[in-house]
Amino acid sequence: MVTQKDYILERQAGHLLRRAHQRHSLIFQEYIGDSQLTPLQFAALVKLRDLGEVSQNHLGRLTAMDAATMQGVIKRLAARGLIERRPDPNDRRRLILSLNKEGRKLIEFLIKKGGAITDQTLKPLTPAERKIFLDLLVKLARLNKVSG
Amino acid sequence: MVTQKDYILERQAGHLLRRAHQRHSLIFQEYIGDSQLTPLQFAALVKLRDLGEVSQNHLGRLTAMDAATMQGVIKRLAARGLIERRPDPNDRRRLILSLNKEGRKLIEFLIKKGGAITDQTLKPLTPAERKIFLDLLVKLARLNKVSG
DNA sequence: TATAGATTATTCGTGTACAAAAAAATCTTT
DNA sequence: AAAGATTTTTTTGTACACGAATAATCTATA
Repeated sequence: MVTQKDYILERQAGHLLRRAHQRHSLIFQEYIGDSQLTPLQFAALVKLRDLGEVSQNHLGRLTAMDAATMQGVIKRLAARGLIERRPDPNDRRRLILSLNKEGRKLIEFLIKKGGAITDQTLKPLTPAERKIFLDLLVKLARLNKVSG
Repeated sequence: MVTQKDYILERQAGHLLRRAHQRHSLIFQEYIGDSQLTPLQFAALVKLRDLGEVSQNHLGRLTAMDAATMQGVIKRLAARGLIERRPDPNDRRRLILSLNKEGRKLIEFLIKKGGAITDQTLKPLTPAERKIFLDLLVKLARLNKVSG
């Protein structure tokens, strides 16, 4: 044989994860209906809806965004007038975030489409396969850090 | 009940795909050993190794990058002196890409680590689960566009 | 063969993604 | 109480990611 080509890009987990995520992003954008709102902004709004008030860093940990990314996401949500930011009186390093009326209204409206987005993302699978896939994906999404 | 909270971010396919991909990126970075080389650059080099010569847009389709992203990736690979670019004499819109000696040497060296990266990415799963997961992921990565 | 339509590559603008570093506030330890 | 370490946020720099616009080229067909 001329060259060994037993490394097939199309069978690597990372490449496939990237493409599956890519496909999901397209579906999100199509189904969410709000061309301004991104998946990360949506995730931040959902968590703020669930928790009421959270510090910026804490929200970042809950939504798997690092501090710099969170900073940008929050800045844009605030610029759009969806969230409030106020310093924590008990720890003045912290910035406490919460939804305002506008933000609450928007996320309650948009979250109804969340189920359809996940359904459409998993549509190539049978119901049984969907459950299996999600269970396995949960294991692969856990950030069990290698060292530390 | 006060509020309906049946939408759990942590159970949505998109959020999980993003986090699994995130975890894979960390593993890639740790295992590849070359702090300059990114997953997309690696993918481009692998495909160039497999095919010899390809146009820039075609390489983008093969690696699931749009034209603008491809442009940036190729620019950086060329700046690092790993690939050659020449216009296609048969179609002067096209830019034909290929590895040079340096690029061939690098990818042949790095590709040996590719298997370990996929292994480590799938490590939370049993061997049987890995096969199932990859099979399902292939289905979800396919860009069967909704309309068109 | 003229021209409308498609393709290729580039550029611009916005939004993740994260490392690294800086600045302010807080906590720990002695 | 002060030094030293840690935490929170912000900023900077690089690299995806993709829509949209543009220029050059090619193709198909009227």
